[in-house]
Amino acid sequence: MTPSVPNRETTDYLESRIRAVGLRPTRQRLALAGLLFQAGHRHVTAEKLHGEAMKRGIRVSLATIYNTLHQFTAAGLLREVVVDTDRSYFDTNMERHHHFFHEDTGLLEDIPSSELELKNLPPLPEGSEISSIDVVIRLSGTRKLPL
Amino acid sequence: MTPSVPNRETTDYLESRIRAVGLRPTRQRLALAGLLFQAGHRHVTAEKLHGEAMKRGIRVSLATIYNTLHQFTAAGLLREVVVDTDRSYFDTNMERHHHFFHEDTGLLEDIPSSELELKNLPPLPEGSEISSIDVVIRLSGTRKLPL
DNA sequence: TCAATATATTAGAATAATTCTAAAAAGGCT
DNA sequence: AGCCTTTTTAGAATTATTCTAATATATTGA
Repeated sequence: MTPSVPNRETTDYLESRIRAVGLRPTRQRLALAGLLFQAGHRHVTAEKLHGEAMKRGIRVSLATIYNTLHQFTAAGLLREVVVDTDRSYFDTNMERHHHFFHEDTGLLEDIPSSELELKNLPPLPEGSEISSIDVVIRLSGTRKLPL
Repeated sequence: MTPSVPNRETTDYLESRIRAVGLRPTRQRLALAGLLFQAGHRHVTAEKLHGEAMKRGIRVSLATIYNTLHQFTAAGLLREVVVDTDRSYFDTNMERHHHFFHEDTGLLEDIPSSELELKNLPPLPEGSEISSIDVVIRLSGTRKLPL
């Protein structure tokens, strides 16, 4: 049946996810959701996502990339990870987890939550509550083989 | 003797710290070191430090603030803490420790290292080594009294 | 102490990521 | 279809930071 319609199911899935958070499934948002959510967990910057979209012939302005990343974040589809003062990173993995950050390449990588635990959390300052706990293990490259 | 020379000892201390890392103890660097290192541990942004300097009548350009913060960081007198994409924070506490970040006020606060521990660090990706481990507990304000 | 040399400071221009603006386009409802 | 709302967008604006190249200050050695 309708053998020439590609990825119907997938598109429906993206559309419903977008609708579910109260946003209109526009061409741009569907395309970006495709890039973000169809290939496992990802870490993107605005510029990189824009580049990818261009490469695939999706016409989206950079302003829309920023709008969409922020709307998705506000909607709980993405989370922002602060690791670099120059660039914002967005993570599609919403489970509780932490990150490796390769300082030389700018690559950001998930650490599965199970592997790392925090012990002995200190008492919080009066009148505040935890919004999130972010652990970043910064890595520097090392030559592969000893000199 | 020389009763009217104020803080001789302190100034000497700052001067020797600056010299010790191979920098010339200029008027600006001495003044900034004074603000940074004479009142316990601090967290500053370039803009805030510049504001403080102005308030005390120290004439320093913002460019010099940036130069100095980076030189002090490279020299191991300061450490940069990445908690905000919009602003760089510098911490005068060089011991191993982590941070509370008050998202509403932008206040950054040390967590003494002893209180918080990390268990079960994951294996590192091949060919990398740890440059630092940064833990940030982000806090949101709460009304002081329950409604 | 003073000149010669190296290093610092600075104003202002330049840069780069991000946000804003307001006008045109697309989505959704009846 | 037609109307109203939400989106997209180009380009201007903003903001933190860096760069530039000209001037000033620190250091060294005679």
